[in-house]
Amino acid sequence: MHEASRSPKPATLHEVARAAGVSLITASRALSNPGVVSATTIARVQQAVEATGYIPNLLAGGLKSKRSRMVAGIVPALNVAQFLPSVQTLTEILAAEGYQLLLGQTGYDRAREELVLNTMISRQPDGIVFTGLVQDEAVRARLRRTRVPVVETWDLSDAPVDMLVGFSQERVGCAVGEYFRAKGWQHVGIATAGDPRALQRKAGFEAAFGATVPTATVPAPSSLQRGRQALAELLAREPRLQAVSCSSDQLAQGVLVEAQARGLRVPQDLAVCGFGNADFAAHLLPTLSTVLIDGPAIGRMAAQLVLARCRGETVAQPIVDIGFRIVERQSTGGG
Amino acid sequence: MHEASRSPKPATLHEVARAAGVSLITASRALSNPGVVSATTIARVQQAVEATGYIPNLLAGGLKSKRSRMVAGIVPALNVAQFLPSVQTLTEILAAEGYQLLLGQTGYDRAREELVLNTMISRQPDGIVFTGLVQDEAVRARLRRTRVPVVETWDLSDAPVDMLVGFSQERVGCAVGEYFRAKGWQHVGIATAGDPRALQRKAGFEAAFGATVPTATVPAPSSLQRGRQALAELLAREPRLQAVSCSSDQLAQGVLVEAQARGLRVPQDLAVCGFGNADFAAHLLPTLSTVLIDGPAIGRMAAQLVLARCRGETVAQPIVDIGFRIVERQSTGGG
DNA sequence: CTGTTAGCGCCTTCAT
DNA sequence: ATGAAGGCGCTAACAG
Repeated sequence: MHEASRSPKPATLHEVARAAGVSLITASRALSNPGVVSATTIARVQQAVEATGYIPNLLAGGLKSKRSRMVAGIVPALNVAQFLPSVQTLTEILAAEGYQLLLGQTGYDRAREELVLNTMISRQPDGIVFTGLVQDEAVRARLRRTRVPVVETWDLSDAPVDMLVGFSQERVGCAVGEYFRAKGWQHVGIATAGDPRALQRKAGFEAAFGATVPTATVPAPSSLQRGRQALAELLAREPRLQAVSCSSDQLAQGVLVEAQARGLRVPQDLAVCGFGNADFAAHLLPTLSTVLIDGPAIGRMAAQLVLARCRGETVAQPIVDIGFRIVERQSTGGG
Repeated sequence: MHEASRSPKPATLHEVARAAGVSLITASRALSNPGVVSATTIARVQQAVEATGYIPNLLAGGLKSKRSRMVAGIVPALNVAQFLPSVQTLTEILAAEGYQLLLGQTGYDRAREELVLNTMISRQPDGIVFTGLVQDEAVRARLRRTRVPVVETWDLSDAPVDMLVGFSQERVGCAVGEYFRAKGWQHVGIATAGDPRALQRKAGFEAAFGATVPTATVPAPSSLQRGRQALAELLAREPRLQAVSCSSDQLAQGVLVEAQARGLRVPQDLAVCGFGNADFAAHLLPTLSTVLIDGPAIGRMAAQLVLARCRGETVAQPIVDIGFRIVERQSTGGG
């Protein structure tokens, strides 16, 4: 018998306080700051909460306290598999601390970036986690003025809006380019999505490899199908193709499938490297070499940075480079 | 020169009104209900908005108007690829109407279900979209009492909490079971995740197939790796295995890979059917037969139902069966 | 078309 | 340890 009647109006703290025979503010404190209230009062208030079926209105609380306990999370799109582990971990950690994630999708559209951020800001989030760097300088300026903790992710920069958790896209590209060069492959190609980060990796690759290389650029989101198309395109341009670097494991998987369809053996006839270390990469046939990015770590760090700021702490290391690692598997001749 | 100074305090409507030389409420109306304000006033207010860098505080507005313009979206976990297209579409459509999605993850944990819903409700969402059916009866009762529009998805039920967009899991299972039976396969197996919906499909399959069948149950989230394990397990139990029905395309892909690893030809030696029609299904080698579920349609319908209710409309059809379709491809001997 | 008056539900500040 | 005011920023409801 601890549920409220089917009252049309949900109970407010006022009702709880009356039911408990205390003042409104005491009821408030019993729930949100129990340390300063006597044990018996707390018990009475909690009983009243049960009796009335009270659920606090965090909107109202946030209005006065200036803490909405919401964090805006902005992704290009939810169907970019790459980012899901970090968003998932971010959401989980925030939830454990009583924060909820407000989701925004920019769709890789720079104009929408501003729109989405403005609507987010109007919801008074206690923090904003952005996937990628905020591109538009006016938006960056505006964000800085709001004084809301901002974490940009999945990239590196000298001058983030505020905080940053990521890795150097260019260095990833360089590492893969050097790896390809060390393997002695002459005729290599790149299969890439057209987003800014992927293009930075391409630039890094070419710098390290020492030459511009044939590139098939596919529209986002990258997928197995796009990977098949990309390999077809690359082979048409360079029949002697020995190795392909892909901007995602999904794309790489498509390259593997297309290679198989054409009777090309991987890695003997064609080597393939992906990016992201998706869950399937280690279990394909052949297993897929790739660049490991610790997505959950990005989400975790981003959550910690935001939460620290929410607690009023100053963050000693606002720029976190989580690094990366090439994982050599069968598709490039590894174990 | 339309940005505010680096004032520490963000501008409020009050400042805008003063700058525009109108009353607070007129400024409010100029922004949120321009129809009832003169054109010149609107122009003056908009200038003032630019000049002050004003961003509305939707929390405050929502407190009074009882409309938070947020919708809670609850998923088991973000890494369940299956649900992403619907969540993505839901988010997009809501955003286009000025609504934001508040994300919650239950982690397939029934206890968390209640916790997540309560924290969501305390944020006063204008609607709640739940992936799956709400399991806990007490939670269902509480949800009904809140009078918030609720849409359950990805399943069918006679007595939803409120509204419903989905399809019959059991009928999907039946359809696949009949399909397998019609193919004349004797020795079949099921590779499935352990979630309630997948298990309903298994039950439907066995009912239509006319027998209980060897089943490998893997922990969620289902993945390629789990699919490989599942096939290994099924083959160990039933070496004569002719066909496998999988609870997701990810799992099915793992079965394909494991079959290839064992030198089994698909579909000649082993037929495989997935579920979900993931983007890669049509492009694998062999192409993967599967059950098509229109995920974006679920998201779209759910958004429309919620939005209709938010506008105060009564929904004529609160239960929407979006159906499904078996897509026959090479992995079961199709074209 | 515009303005005045009251709060929404809660929390901060100051008293007791 | 508890309580009484006051107000967060905005918008319904009623005036004018």
